[in-house]
Amino acid sequence: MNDNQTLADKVFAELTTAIVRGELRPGTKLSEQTLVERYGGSRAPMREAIQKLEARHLVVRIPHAGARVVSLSLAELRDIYEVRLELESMACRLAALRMSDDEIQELYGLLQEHEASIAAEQGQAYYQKAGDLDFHYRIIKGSQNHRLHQMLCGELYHIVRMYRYQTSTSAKRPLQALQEHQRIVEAISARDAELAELLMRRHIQASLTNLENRLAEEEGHS
Amino acid sequence: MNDNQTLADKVFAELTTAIVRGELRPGTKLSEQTLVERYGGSRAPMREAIQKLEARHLVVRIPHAGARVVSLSLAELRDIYEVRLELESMACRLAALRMSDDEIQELYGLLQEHEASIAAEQGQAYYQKAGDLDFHYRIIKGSQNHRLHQMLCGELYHIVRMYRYQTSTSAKRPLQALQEHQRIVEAISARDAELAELLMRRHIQASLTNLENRLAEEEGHS
DNA sequence: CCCTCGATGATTGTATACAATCTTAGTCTT
DNA sequence: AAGACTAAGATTGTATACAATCATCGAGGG
Repeated sequence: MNDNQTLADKVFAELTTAIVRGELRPGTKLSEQTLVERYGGSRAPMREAIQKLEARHLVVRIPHAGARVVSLSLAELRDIYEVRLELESMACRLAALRMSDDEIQELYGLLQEHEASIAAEQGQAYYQKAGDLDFHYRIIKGSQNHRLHQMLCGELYHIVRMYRYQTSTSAKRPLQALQEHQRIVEAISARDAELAELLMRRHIQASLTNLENRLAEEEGHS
Repeated sequence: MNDNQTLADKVFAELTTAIVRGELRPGTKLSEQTLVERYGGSRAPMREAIQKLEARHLVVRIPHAGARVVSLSLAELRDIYEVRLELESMACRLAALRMSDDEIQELYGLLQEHEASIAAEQGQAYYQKAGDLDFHYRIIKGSQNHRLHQMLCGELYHIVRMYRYQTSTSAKRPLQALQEHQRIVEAISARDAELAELLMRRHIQASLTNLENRLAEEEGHS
């Protein structure tokens, strides 16, 4: 099981999760020698892993000076959230047009699971994590636009996870999110593309406005 | 002048232009050995250049099997155009909100140049190329969203150029494009973000519908 | 005749060695 | 004391050598 993928790929995967989980803090230097000592092998695969990380914007590489874990300013983060908002709203619109009826039924099933886990009051933490991600992921996939899927899940996803600001950790947020999800699925089911896009846009907007408030606050302080 | 950037970067730049210009046809195999013979140096920098190309989706790399110049199906191309349509419309909306008055004045200046070159009937070919690109580039930059700029100009731009289908090479197309550009700048100048977005969307839509027609036609034939 | 299998050659993945560049610490000058 | 220069160390970029994997082609069997 360790043979099909190359060493560079494995190190890349390890580093990716480490960075996204926050185990490697933004700004941490990743010298090739250090990686050799940590993961074994020689410099060549480590170098390749670093380059893969750079391709996904998880590290910043400066010629002759090495690579560091990406450290985003609030302004850069706002840029990313803006793009994500637009692309995911777009995905939702396309999903309303292109998802198969079966896929829509699966979405309903997912919502019922979430509803049950919230009612049992055991899934609040869960719902804000894996459950929410699963919902968004299925809609993105439902857009049937592979490049869009790639951009959202491959390029933006990691960064968004890395710098996840809880918009409001109030206890009733999971319920509200669920209701928003339900309306989105209803719009998709009705093949109402524009409504689906609008609802998704509103659903995500909270994170962006939160970020913009922090940004304004920061600029006020300086 | 050849020292500041690494050999890998130089080879990457060479290959990029070669691919975008069509000198390297889609599907062409890029073996590391071949690149060594063509550009000199050793395999390590060639390998790195190939990886950079992969990061921009200009080549596809299969483990243990090498890299080939990306070859897109019409469906994949449609996906890309869809995303580009959405992102560039978004950029235009943001530009209407964020461009400085000076930048808007420069846009007007650009339009006047274009108008003059079209009136002189010497710039038709030019206008469909550099002039058009310059206009779009300035608006993207005007969005003041660096990541958006990166995605449009860094990731999608090359592909779009590579597979550029002329939507209609009729003689009066340049004039129509100019008029559409003028309306877009007017909307931006009036800070009417939604109108600016709509106009840009329509302006680009032609390419996408053209592509969708070809796609439908192709599916009909099979 | 077609398919499967295996060996050879070519290509990629990895390891190691060397060269070029940057960083850091220390010294000297102003 | 502050700043600039220099030299040593460390790190990255490049070159070369070896190992692992894949593709091609031919032989053998069904």
